[in-house]
Amino acid sequence: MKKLSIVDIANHLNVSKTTISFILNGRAQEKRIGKELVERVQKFVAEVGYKPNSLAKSLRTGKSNIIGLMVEDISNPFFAAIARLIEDRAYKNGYKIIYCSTDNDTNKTRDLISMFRDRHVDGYIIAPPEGIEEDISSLINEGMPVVLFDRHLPKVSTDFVEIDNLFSTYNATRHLVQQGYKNIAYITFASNQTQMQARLQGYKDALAENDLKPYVQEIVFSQNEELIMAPLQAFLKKHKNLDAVFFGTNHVGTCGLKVINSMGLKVPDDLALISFDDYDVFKLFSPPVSAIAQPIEAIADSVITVLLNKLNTSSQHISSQSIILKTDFNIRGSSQAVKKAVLQ
Amino acid sequence: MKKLSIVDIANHLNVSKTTISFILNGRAQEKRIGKELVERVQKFVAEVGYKPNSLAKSLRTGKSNIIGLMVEDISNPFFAAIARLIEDRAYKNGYKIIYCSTDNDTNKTRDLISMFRDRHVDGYIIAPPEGIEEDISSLINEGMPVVLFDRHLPKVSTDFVEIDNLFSTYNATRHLVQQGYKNIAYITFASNQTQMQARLQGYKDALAENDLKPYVQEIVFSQNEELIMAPLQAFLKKHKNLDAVFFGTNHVGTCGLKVINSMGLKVPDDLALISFDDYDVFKLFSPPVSAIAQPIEAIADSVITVLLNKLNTSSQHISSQSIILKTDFNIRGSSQAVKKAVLQ
DNA sequence: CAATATCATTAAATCGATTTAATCGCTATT
DNA sequence: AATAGCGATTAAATCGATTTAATGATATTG
Repeated sequence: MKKLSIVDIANHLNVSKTTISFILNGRAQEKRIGKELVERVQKFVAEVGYKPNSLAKSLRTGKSNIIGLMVEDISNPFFAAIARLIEDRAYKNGYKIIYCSTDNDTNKTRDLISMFRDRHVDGYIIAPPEGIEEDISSLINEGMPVVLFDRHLPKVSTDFVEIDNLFSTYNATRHLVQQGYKNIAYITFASNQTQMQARLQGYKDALAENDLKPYVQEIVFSQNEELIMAPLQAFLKKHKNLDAVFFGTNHVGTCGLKVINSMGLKVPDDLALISFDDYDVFKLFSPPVSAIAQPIEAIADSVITVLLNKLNTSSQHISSQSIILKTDFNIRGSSQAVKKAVLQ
Repeated sequence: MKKLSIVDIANHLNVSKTTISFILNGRAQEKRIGKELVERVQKFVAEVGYKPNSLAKSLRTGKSNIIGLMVEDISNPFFAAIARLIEDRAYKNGYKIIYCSTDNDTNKTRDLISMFRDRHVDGYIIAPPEGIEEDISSLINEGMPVVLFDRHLPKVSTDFVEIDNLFSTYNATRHLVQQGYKNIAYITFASNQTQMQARLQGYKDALAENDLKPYVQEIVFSQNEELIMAPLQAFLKKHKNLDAVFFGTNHVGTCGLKVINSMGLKVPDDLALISFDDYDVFKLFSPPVSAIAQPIEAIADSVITVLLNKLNTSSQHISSQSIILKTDFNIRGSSQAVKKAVLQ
C-alpha cells in the first residue's frame, strides 16, 4: 500500500492534478471551481487520508515550514526550557523545529548554518557565538528572517531578544552592598559575548559607585566540570577575605556550589551567594541561594512572535527591533526584614 | 547571486548534468568517466562552492538524512542530556535531528509521527507514550528503522534501549531495608509505562522479601508543579510513620525535596531519601541525597548505534535487539562505614 | 452573427536533483 | 563486411508537488 500522490487522486476522480492542487490550497473560489467538484475532491482526500508530499512542495515553493534553532547547549536547563517553549509555539503555527547546539564554537556554528541553509529552513533563531557576524549578515542579506536571542552581535543589525543584563547584575550587586558586604567577587566564564560583558559591567558599576574593589575571576568554559571547579576553588582559596560571590551563569553557579560544599563553607555566614539564572538547585540549597531569574516564557514568546511576524510579512523593510526584557531578582536566605527593605 | 544548480554547473562546463551527478556521487569510476573530466568538474564545483539541493535529492532518492527524535519533554534534564549526545553522534554521521516533546500525550505523538513521516525522516528514535503501539507498528511495517528508549512497548517487537529498572529500585530499596528503615514509601507518577511499572515492582519486591508494608503514592503528572507538590505533601502528612521515601523519577524527586524543605523535615533523621535519576540538585542538597544514576552516555550511544546500524543495513530481517543497561547507585549522606558495608 | 468575455478546467513547464536507457564512435571478432 | 562489444557520455524519464498559460464551452455584447 504505497503512499498516494496527487496524480493518484486526480486519476481516481478523473480530474486534473491542477484542479486538485487548487482545491487543496484553498484557491477553489478564486479559480471558480464547481462547488460539487470541490466537495467531491475534499471528501475523497479526507477518506483516503491523502497528504501532499512536503518535500515536493518545498522544492517547488521554496518554503519548508522549518525553523532552525541554534542554542548554545541543549542540555543547559536555560536553553532546554526556551527550546521547549519555542517548539510548542512553532508547532502550533505549523512550523517544525530543527535544532542544534553550537557549543559557542564558531566553526561548528558555521557548519550548522550551512546545513540549515541547505535544508531550506524558513527562518533562524540563534544564540550566536562570537565571530559568526559575517555568516549571519549574509543570511540576512539573502532575505532570511533571523532572530537572535540571549545575546546579540553589535556589528549585525537584526532583531534580537535579550534581558536587561547590566541592570540585573548592577541591581543585585547593589543589594549585596546595601546588606553590608564589602568584598564581593564575580565569577564567570571568559567570554566577550554581549550578555556576559553586560553582566560583568553591571557588577563593576555597582562596586565602583560604592568605592569597593572588584574581584573578578574568568574561567575558561569546558565540558569537563573538573576544569571549571579547579580554578574556581583556587580563586576562593586565594581570596580568603571575600564575604560574597556573584556567579555570572547558572553553570558557574552550580559548579560554585559544589566547590563551596566541598570546602565546607557556610552560606551566607562565610560567604553570601547570588547566581545568575534561577534554578531548582538554588531554591533547594540550604539555605537557598538568591538568584536572578530570566523570564523564560516571555523570552520564548518574544522570539517566536518576532520570527513569525517576519515570516508572514514578506516586506523586508520593517526596521528590526530589539526587545529587552526585565528579570526577577529572587532574594533568598536573608531575613524578612531585609527583604522588605530591599524591595521597598 | 542565486544559488547554483547542477544545470548551471553542467552548462558552464559543457558537460551533461548526468555526468556531473555521477561524479559528485562517486560513481565516476563505475561509469568510466574520464579522469581529467572528473578533475575538471571537481575543481570547478569546489571553486564555486556548489552544493546539491538536498530537497531535490530527497525527493528523488526518498532519503532525507534526518532522524526524528521524540522525547517526553526536552526540558527534562534527563532527556535534554540524551538528546544532546544523540545530536552529536548523529551530526558526526551526516544525519540531522528533528526533535519534539510528546508530553506522553498519545494524540500529540500521533500527530508528530505523522509530521515526521511527512518529512520523510529516515529513522525514528522514540520514548513512546502508552497507546501508540499501532502507529509504531505501522511505521515498522513500512520498513522504517525505529528504536525505542527509556521504555518499550510489550506489544511491539522492535529494538529498544533501556536500563535495568526493576533491579535498580529493588537494589536501592533493599539498601534502605538493610540500613534499618521499616516504613519506606514510594512516590511516583501514575503511569503504566514499562519503566515506571518495573521500578515500582522492584520496590515492592524488596519490601515483600522483608515482610514490610508498601506505601505507594501515584501522582497524576502535570506541568504545574503545585499540582504535584500538593498531593505529595498530603501523602507525607497522612503517613507520619514513614522513615524513608523513594522517588520514582527526577521530577518527583525535585518536587519532593521542595515539599520536604517547606515542611521543615530533616534528612535523613526525619526521613531518608532516594531518588531515581541523579542530578545536581541531589548532589548539592544538604545532606546530599542518594540517587540512581542512569548511564546517559551509554544509553545515547546504544540508541544511535542501533539506529545507524539499521539505517546502513538495508536487510530488514535482522532480529531486533533489546539492550538493557546497568545503573549506578550513588549512596550519599550516610557514614563511610555504612557505605563500605553496603558496597561490600 | 461575429467578436469578445467569462467560466471551469487542464496541459505543460518548473523546482533540482537521480537514474535508466540510449547514443555515438571505436575496436575486436567471425 | 557485418556484427558485436565496449568505453564515455548524455537525453529523457522520474520524484510529487505548484503555477503559468492555454483550451473549449458557454454567455454577453455591439
